[in-house]
Amino acid sequence: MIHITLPDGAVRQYEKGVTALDVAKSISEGLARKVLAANVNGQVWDAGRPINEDASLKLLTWTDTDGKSTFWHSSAHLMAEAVESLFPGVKFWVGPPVENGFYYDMDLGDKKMSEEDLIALEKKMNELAKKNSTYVRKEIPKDEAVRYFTGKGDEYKLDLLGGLKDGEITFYTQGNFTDLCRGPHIPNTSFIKAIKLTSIAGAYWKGDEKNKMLTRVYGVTFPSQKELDEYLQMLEEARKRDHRKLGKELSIFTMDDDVGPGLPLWLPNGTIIIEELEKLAKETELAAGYKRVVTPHIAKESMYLTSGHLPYYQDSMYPPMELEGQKYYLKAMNCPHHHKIFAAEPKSYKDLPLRLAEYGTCYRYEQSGELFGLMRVRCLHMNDAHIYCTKEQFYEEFKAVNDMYIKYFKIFGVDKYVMRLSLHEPSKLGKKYVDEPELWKETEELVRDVLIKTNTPFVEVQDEAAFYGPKIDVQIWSAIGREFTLATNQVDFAQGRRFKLEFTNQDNKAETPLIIHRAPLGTHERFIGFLLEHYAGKFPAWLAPVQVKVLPISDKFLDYAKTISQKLKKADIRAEVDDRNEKIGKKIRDTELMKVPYMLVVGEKEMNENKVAVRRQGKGDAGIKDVDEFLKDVKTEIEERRSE
RNA sequence: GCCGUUGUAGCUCAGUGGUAGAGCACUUCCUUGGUAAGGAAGAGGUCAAGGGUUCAAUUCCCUUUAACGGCUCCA
Repeated sequence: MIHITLPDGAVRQYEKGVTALDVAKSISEGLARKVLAANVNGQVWDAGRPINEDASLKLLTWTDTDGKSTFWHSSAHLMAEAVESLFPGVKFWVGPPVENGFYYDMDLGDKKMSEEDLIALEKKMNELAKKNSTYVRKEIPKDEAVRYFTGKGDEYKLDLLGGLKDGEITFYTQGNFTDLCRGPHIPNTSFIKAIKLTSIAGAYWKGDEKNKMLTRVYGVTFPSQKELDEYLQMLEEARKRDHRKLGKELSIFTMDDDVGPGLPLWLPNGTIIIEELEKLAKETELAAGYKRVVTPHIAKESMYLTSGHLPYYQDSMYPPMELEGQKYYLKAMNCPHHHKIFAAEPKSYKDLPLRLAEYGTCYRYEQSGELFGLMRVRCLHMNDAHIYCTKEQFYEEFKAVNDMYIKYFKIFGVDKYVMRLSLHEPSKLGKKYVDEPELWKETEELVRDVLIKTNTPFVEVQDEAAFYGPKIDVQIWSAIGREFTLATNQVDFAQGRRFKLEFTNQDNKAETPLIIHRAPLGTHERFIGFLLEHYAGKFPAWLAPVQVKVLPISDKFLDYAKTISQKLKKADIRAEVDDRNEKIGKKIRDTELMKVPYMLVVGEKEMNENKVAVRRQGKGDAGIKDVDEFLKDVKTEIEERRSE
């Protein structure tokens, strides 16, 4: 007999060789029908795999992340079985579960797969799922596994086998499909009730662009049709929030083929948002002791050689233009220009910390396939600043930047983000990163210290640092789930020396300052793209391109409407009158769709009493108000940058 | 940059080997209407660009370009 400890602490006795499924059955048949896999002593196991010693056991169902992953991993195998039957001779690479489903990478030889094939594959998968095939686990000696895949001429699986040792190789078979796989898998294919193959894409073998491109098929499956329908519904909702769609609907920005890819044109509505953001940044930075500077959009090659950017980033800078025998580059970053401002006049320790801020316009030649609405562009306006400080001042300065993030995030109600401490990868010193192992260690420690002392939750990621130092990135996700860095706070111990930046310290010695690069509001492009999705286009009053729309019931009240709008405009409120010859219902509908925060309906009643009927976007009628009272309330809401 | 898909009116999208259509938006007229679409008429397109096949190409083929879904990349 062995002892099985359940999550609630209960200990039960079973025969040696009991399976998680047996345990589930001993609790309830209903539970047993839902068990997908099990967590045995912290490892995810097949529900049908015998347990031979005392163990802690957690049964995993669809509601557990590991249960879901197992379900999708098994679905990938089911898809592979379907692909093999429709595309004989296909060779498979790997087919893992991902956040929303699974994929399988495959080499189709000279065959091609089209979107229509996905329909046929789904049909085949449904057929195969109904066969109720068990996923059978089998441990295989390495030489036998090698023989098996050599016989199949499958170089991909042989490559995988190369990294495995005897004793850790298992095969899983369901129906006619056998795969080298660590597992675990769900008990049988009948659990998979709803199948949707979502897309077909290319993916480099082992993620390396020098390698062959394999065909990747993405899919998602569910234990019931209802859940699939809900998922598709959710995708539909997400698409409505997509900043590219909203940006067009709300006339925020546009792209034009003649201007060029990744070069957004900001329409008047978008420009209002830009100006509001800059106003916020200026106020905040002024209060935090920053000084504003302005720098050119281009600079000579020599400066980027000094900074060290050119060797690292030449490929993603616009190619140089030649003038008077000199090469000039469009700037891809503002730091070198700012360093030159630091260097323009001799500095004493009394001048530090020096904080130079600029909403700098940068150009980056991003790869064509990487462009994505406003989130990834080739022309960007960065909420940039560089802080030059002593080692002693570093902690306070770095912390102050972090505090500034938090202050901003509060204003915007940003709460779904992850702080990422991005560290260097020691093996890439001298290549991707400046070769200063000691400084890396030291500054990474400093930054981690700030996060820990301020109780900021964060994750650490290797090999994500800038070439000149570690950084803290704020990661966010777009409506359709793509990850982006929204804001960044970086340490730079390299450029100060490269530019020979110096200040005279208290001992009258020359010292190199530490530099902090920071962009709490990221770039206008990415930030506004993010805000569009974050607010689903419903900007708070202070950001809304039109803050108040006055809607006269009919032409008779047009003059009164204009009087009100004039009054609001005088108080710096962005007000407009809907003077179209339309019924009030139509005017309201159109204004609602444009997501204007306040509508003022005015007719006979309001005109006679010098009042307005207030309507709040998305919330409907908000009652009659005195004109002056409304003005005062809205003005306060705007000035306080309230979210509601 | 790589793999795949797509490109028709300002927007969303039908359609066809015999030189194009809807809804919304726009213009004009009628209507002056009280909280999410009043009615009528009109205007609007080198069917992404270039080349090829064909008596004839928006439609089929090739190239280019752009967007989209991924991969790679992201100071």
